[in-house]
Amino acid sequence: MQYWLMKSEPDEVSIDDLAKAPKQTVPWFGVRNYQARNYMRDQMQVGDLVFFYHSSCPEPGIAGIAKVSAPAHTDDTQFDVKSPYYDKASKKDSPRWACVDVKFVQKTDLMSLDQLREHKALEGMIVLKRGNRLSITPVSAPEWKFIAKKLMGVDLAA
DNA sequence: GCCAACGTTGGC
DNA sequence: GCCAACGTTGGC
Repeated sequence: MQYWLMKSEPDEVSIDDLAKAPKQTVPWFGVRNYQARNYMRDQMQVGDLVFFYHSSCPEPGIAGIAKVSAPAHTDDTQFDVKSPYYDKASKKDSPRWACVDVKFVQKTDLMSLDQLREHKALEGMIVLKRGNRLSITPVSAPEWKFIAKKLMGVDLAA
């Protein structure tokens, strides 16, 4: 069981879109970076928990929680000529790109990038590192617990 | 829309 | 296998 942070552009798939999706589940299509693909293909397991992060938007930050609901499988968009994720170099008999399925768990108050940066406990987070562009990054158990506690709200903890 | 950072491509 | 050029990411 591991923890992850997955970036999505809310214009494409937001936490609300995930909540409204059939079975509240979407395939995490469109990853075209080998390291991120390898995380999905080699390390992610069903049941792993995910911070759903909104990127490239007015308020970047963690917007909710999801979980991995299916192991890595072929990303169909690589063969779709009309998709922005089409990859003409990918062969049907040896697909280059894979993705897991992700299922909605809950929406949370946004924990913004600025807020994430405020906490010493989170300074090691990969997503906060200068120049980081990886769309999928592992989250340590202490980081997960720290953030989850904030997201669940001070009121509930009191 | 800018641009720093960094991954990928392709010529050699 | 080096590395310059190019393309993409993503915060601002």
